[in-house]
Amino acid sequence: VTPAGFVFPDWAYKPESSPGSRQIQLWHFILELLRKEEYHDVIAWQGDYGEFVIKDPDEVARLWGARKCKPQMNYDKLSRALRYYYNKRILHKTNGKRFTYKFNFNKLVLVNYPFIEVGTGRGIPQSAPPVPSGGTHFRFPPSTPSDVLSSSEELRSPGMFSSVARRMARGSVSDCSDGTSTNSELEEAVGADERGVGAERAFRGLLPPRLPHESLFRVYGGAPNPADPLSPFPVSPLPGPGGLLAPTLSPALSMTPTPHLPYTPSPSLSSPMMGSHFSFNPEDMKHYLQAHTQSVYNYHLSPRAFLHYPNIVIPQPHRPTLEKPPTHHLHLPLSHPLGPHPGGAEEVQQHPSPFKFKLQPPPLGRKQRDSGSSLASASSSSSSSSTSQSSFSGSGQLGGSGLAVEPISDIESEEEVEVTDISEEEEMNHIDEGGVFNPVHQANGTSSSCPPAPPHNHQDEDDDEEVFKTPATPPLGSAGPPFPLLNLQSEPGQAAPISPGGTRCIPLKLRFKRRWSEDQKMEADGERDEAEDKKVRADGGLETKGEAMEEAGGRKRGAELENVERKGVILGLMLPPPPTQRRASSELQRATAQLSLENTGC
DNA sequence: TGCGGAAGTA
DNA sequence: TACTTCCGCA
Repeated sequence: VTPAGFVFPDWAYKPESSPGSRQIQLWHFILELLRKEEYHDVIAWQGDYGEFVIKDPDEVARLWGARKCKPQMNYDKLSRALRYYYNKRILHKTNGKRFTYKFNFNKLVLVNYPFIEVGTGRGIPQSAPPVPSGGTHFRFPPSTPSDVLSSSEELRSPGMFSSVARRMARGSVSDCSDGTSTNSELEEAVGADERGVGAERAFRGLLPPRLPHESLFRVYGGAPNPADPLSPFPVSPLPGPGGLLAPTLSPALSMTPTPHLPYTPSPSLSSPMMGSHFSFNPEDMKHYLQAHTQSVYNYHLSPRAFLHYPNIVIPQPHRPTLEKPPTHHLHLPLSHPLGPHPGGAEEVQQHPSPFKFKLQPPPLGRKQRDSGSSLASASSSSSSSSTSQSSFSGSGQLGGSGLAVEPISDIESEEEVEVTDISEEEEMNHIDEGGVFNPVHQANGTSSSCPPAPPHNHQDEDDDEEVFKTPATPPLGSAGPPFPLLNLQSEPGQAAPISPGGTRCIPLKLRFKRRWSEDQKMEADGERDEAEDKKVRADGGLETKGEAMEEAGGRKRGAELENVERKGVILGLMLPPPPTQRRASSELQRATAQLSLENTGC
């Protein structure tokens, strides 16, 4: 449970899901097969980003059965398991295409496959899933906008691909003692010691032995260059400085290929993490961390995914957040010792949350849909076939309750997901209605702190919902490294856990004051950004979202970083995303004034 | 070929 | 929880 009391889906945490684990989950397994050339004839990426076709259902079933020691496995059963993922939004069926499914990458946890390679379409290595051809249109199911695949060892570092692949390979192999194992070759490649590694371990395993976290970070440093086969951000339709967002976020941004963008995925690699150039600079690291953090939250990644880095502020709603740096407040004092923050645990305990966050409610069942649930299906569901792929644009209405939305979003067509802005109020309502409440808010009493999410257009409401509901802080999973983010949750009103500099308990007054001044400064800086944002928004929601993000990332990076650096964690927590920036600012001021009177110290 | 309910399993 | 197994239905 996160400090805020939120809980991430189990599947996001389970170490057993790690490659090579006997407990591997089906989707992990599928990914493993997909990445292996040797299974190209059995299963392969095809079509849109994340879409894959099972060319030999029986074989896939057999492999799966072998892996799980279920000799009786067959495609019928396997497909049932896959269908089971529909509800979890991990997968969805590609309508009209036999044996074709599509990953909702954003839902997947990259933790165990931190470097999964997200490539691009046809003709590319199996390890590389088709990438959106460049459209910013998000086509993934509404529920998973940011589809980042978690499996990603390769994603992050193509250079490590081979070793990773080998590692991963073992995961594909069956460990059955009964000799059902089908891929001995894979097994050989795998070392017994490697089995059952946790996310952390997976990370490390993927990296050169001695590389510190920085090694991961630098991957993000480079600007993605679509033209460059080695581009770290092959998936990104909009090449640019925004490379930082790549690994985790890129998928989210540009999940779906769109015709209008001439972007050509790089065939061979695609590891977002593999930048055309690396940089270890703090900024990049920060960005990386930020992106990472965000992705963890946004995509419901396992907390383990968080790097052991203190003071990372988790941006609340991902997309918007990214766009607006100031909001993200990634505070990463480099000098800070890596590792969990002592205060983190405390925080967690301090905010036991009553809510438990789970994946969104499953999409409406066939029956429900058939019966013609008035809600979403009103428009076009009938025409579509059974799966969620049916094209809907019914995003128009966000159901009153967060839960209610689910079905709708589910129906939304990937192709034409209309983005609906979710206002803060709405979000809040969702949360409230959903029974989710951010303790922080409550505790604070200050509306300005930790705004749920900036309004942002999102294709998938589901995800958004999740994101919104998702608390800022990840749970301190047993498996996970301590959450650097924990302190993020600290509210201004309460004892400040830990400040960025490692300072504990800065007087509220002081903090606010500091923040205020910074805020104002930021506003000045942000002026330009805002203008840009507006422009971007005006251009058209989703369409430009990816672009906006990247652009923002690139152009604003400097300013952002500045702001980020200037801002303490606390500030980061409190500041809302840009659109709301001003508002937040004023609120802050108000709050500050109020608090200054009320609080005399910590 | 695909869906999804239901019960069962570990 | 994450399937596995079975099955009726479309």
